[in-house]
Amino acid sequence: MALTREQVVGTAVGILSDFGLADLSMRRLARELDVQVGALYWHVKNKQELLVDVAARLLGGIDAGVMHPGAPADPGAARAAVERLARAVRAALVPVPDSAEVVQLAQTMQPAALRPLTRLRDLLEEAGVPPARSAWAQHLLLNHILGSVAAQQDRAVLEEAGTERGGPDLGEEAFAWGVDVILAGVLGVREPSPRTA
Amino acid sequence: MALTREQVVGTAVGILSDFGLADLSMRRLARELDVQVGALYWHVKNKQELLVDVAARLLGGIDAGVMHPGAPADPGAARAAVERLARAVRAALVPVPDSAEVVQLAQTMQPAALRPLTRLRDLLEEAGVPPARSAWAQHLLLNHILGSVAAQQDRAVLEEAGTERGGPDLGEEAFAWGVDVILAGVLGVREPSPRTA
DNA sequence: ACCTGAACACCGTTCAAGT
DNA sequence: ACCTGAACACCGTTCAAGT
Repeated sequence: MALTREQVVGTAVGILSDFGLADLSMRRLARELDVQVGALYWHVKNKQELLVDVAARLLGGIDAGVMHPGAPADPGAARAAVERLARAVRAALVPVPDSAEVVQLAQTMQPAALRPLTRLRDLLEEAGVPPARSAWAQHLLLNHILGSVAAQQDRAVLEEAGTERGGPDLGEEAFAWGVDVILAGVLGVREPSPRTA
Repeated sequence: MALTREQVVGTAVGILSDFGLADLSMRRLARELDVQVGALYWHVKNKQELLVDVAARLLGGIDAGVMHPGAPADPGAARAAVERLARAVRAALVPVPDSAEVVQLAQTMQPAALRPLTRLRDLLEEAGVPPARSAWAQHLLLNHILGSVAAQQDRAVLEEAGTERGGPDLGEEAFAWGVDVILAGVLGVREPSPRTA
């Protein structure tokens, strides 16, 4: 049977997950698929385009319940939804090495391809961010998410290599704190959200 | 005369500034210095170590007046100092392609080598961030700075390539807004700083 | 101490030619 | 339509050997 683009992307995600971006070469990918390198270029324009698809698939598994598009909710609920979605994005990326780098590349090359991230901007507007600022707020939040993911992964790699460089833990707790700080700065201090009150 | 490490780093900064990270290869660097590739490895352990030095030099030019270590100032002044230093870091990186990537690499590999960034953390503490949170706040701010630099550079590159993808401007204004949002979230809303009042 | 020459094991991309 | 074979122009790193 003929190779498909989905197969190519899927195998790329596999290599990335198991070995990291340094090992995700077109040649390695071809070897894994039992084809010659040139074959890949029939299914994909170049490596960058492939990585955009990889990023989209990494974020594609985010639960529909977390995205929950629908009737515009009240600001308090939207703010909670932003927090949930931010956590979901982080959770999807943390287990995949170098995923932050790949997502950043995709976000610059084809932002529309990453639905959960455009959804983040929509939710921010629903939560009360003026449209003129929502793209800025989205970037602020995304930089925090990706930076947090990268920091945690680098830390794990350095520890594995025996390079114990102390430093504070930058895990889930720091992440949640950062989201709170950003939303407090953007939306004002948190008020007890009147959940369906 | 024998090659020096300073020469190697200086030439690397030059290539990065003029052509970007993709063109900064050990072989290209050797060519520019009129030596064989192997010669570089007497002065530098490997490429990563070289890039740490490159990052340090990029930030090394930041004015001492902006860093201004000295007697612990009052919180309001320290907050203003954070804002100035953040702007100075951004200004140092913006003209150098891919500098955000290089600084991020250096920050993970050898954070102590980037003095302006450790100074940022100190200033945040002076401004009132509890020590237990200062490293988190430093990261939050740094992710914003680097993300902002990268976004602006990518935008310039895409425009140069004719890929007009609209999107909002993420320049100085968005940057300043982000710094304000973060500091507001971390320190509370800005109060009219009593400058030497 | 400092550098050359040469090798090792890789890259991404292209493209005529095959089926 | 889909893939092979082979080339082009590169990489980072190592290391015996030279001076």
